[in-house]
Amino acid sequence: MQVTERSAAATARRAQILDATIEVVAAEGYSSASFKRIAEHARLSSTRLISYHFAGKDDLVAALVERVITGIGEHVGALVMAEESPKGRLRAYIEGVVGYSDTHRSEMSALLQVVLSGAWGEGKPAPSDVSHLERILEDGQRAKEFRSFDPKVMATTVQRAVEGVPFMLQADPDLDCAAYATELVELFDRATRADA
Amino acid sequence: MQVTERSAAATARRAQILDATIEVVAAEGYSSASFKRIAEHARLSSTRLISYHFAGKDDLVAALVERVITGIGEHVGALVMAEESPKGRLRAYIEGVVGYSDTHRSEMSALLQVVLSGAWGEGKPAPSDVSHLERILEDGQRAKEFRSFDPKVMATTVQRAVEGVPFMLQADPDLDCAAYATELVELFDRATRADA
Amino acid sequence: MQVTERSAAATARRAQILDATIEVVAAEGYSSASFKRIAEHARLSSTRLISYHFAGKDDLVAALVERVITGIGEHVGALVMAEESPKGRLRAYIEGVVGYSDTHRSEMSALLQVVLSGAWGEGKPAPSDVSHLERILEDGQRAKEFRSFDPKVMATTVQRAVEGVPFMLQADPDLDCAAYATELVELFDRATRADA
Amino acid sequence: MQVTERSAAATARRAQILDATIEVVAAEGYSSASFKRIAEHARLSSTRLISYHFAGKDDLVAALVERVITGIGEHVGALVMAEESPKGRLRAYIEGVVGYSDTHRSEMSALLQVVLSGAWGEGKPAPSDVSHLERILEDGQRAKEFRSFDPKVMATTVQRAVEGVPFMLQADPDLDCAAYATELVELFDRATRADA
DNA sequence: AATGAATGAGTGTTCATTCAT
DNA sequence: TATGAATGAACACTCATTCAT
Repeated sequence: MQVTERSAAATARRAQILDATIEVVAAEGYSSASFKRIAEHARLSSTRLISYHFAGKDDLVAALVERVITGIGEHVGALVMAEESPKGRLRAYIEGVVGYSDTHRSEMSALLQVVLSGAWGEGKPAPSDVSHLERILEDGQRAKEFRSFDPKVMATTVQRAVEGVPFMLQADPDLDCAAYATELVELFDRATRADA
Repeated sequence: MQVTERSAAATARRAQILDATIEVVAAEGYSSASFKRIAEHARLSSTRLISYHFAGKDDLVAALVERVITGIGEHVGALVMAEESPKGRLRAYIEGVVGYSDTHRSEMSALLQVVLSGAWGEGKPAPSDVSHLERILEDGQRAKEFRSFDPKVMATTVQRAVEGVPFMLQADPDLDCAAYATELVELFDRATRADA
Repeated sequence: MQVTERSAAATARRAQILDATIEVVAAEGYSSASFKRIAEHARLSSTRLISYHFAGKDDLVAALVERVITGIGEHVGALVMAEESPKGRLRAYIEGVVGYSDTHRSEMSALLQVVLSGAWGEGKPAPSDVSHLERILEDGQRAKEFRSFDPKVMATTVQRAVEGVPFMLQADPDLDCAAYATELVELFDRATRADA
Repeated sequence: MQVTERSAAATARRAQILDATIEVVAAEGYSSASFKRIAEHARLSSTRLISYHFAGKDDLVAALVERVITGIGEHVGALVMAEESPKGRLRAYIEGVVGYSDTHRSEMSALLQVVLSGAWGEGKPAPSDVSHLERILEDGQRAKEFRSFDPKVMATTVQRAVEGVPFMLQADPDLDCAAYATELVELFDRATRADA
């Protein structure tokens, strides 16, 4: 019981620190996200507490990445799986990522900052994995729903398109994400559909 | 003549330092690109020489950005202007940026690292300006060559697609850029063309 | 208790650093008082410890000034308040400052060095405030004990006279401060007394 | 002839640099008066020119001190010599220094900053020499014009009183120096005069 | 007389981390 | 679980000065 209680307290602390990290990274960039800034933001008395709960900065960003990836994975995965046709799944993927970027702005912004900063460089499982997208596209090509194209190129282009939304939101917080998603869906529908 | 000669020496040194900066940033990321690393890479005896030729780190990265932007601007601008139709110009733009990314890998990689690191954050003229692309797209819409779509969304998607190439090259240095460009041209041709 | 104890350790370290700072500034001047010199003098392993206990150099000199000002203020204030007549208070003030300069040579010397170096330039409450002296003089004039003169000029002159003692002590460590004070008291008694 | 011409040009340059040094030191303090700031103020292309005309920083401040001391010495010396009585000479001295401080504000301010900063510390002939004042006071005592007091203390007090004027002027540029001098003359007349 | 290029030592400060409690 | 104290390495940058021309 006591062990469980401690674990709960520790989990809460970790979550608190992770929240602060996400907000600081999203707002000020990864390079500015020092332990000091994070501790200030989380109203901790010292940075020592972060070092205590996380093995190091690598561990902290790993936890951040894992949390965001899990969140978006569950959200988008459910939407995609609800569709049966490749075209529908592609649409669901685009709408899913854009929608998640809209409703979880700090998380998505932080994730991208971390990945692009190179802090997620080596050894770690790439979160910019587009293999799932490639699979959808290849399924569509096999079903003659999609035209012939390089699935890798198309997947990368789709991925970069949806990953651009957090940056757009940073520049214009009032951006209409639903309309943005609709435009992208139409764009990639035309880009992928088989000729008549 | 004497003035030119003196200036030439300084210009050469600046270029040497700038070369080293580009290579270090491209290879190790912006955050690792300390004066010390740059000096080592440029085989300078001390970091002091960098401070002598550049007013500060801001000045150094500004020079880096200016140089790369100028280079790609001239290259792509010439290609685009050689085309007359919006479709041709869009193709030229994509091929131009992808081609430049292929032949000037370090430069492009360094530019993106700097911009994404936030070191090019405020006040500076945004190098991620897509207004020129928007203009091409709007011209095509007026000429009924392109279908109706949001030019801003399309321009951003094109820009992010071509800007992805340096990252692809980092992951796979043997990537066939010409084929990549051809795929993108076809992709965005289908995405933009007017219905028959 | 625990809080006090922890605070006590930090307080002791701060005091140790402050002592070293005072001695270094007094002996070698403010411009020579780098963290390195202070750390050496305090027998600290690195300058990092100073940065740990003080927010910055500004904070360090602020602490120094506050400590010396407080010390002399308490000493002189008590002496002055023990006197009732303006003449007595003026005498107490002169004797007080000169005496404190004699018994706290490093402190006074350091204070003057800091103030004169301009490190205590802007925004900070001026330690060269002579308003308390002016009040004593004006009281004396109202009581007809003192002749008519510009209190500001007289106060400034008294203040500069007593503030000269640390410099005299630096030039001649064996200076008889008691005799010096007696001379100054007689000097300013004659300068201020009302005509018979 | 050519040598003379060169010498003239060099002398002019030295004077120009010295002017700039005085202004920078007076306005921003000695510690801020780096070669860089001086070169900027004198509109020189590089600090190298200063190093060329002066053997080093010591040489530069030595030239500064010499110039100001000479100026004030000539001014005050003439006024003092024009008086015959010790009382008159003391008055002339006070009025002379205060007046010179009023009409040569930057020079006096710079001189004091340099001396007080400790840059004039060792080996150099002390410009804070009060022996000439002591001589005047001793003459007055011998002539029974002045009462009995320690000439050294009185001289130091007079000297510090008049040296305070540049600081007063910095705090209040509209200070009435003539009135200030009159106050000081009366003050020290009463402080020194023999009893009736 | 004057200059651009280059230098080595030094500045205060920030960083993530470890130790002892 | 948590904390105050302490650490060594690195950071960009400034200083007065010297070299070769």
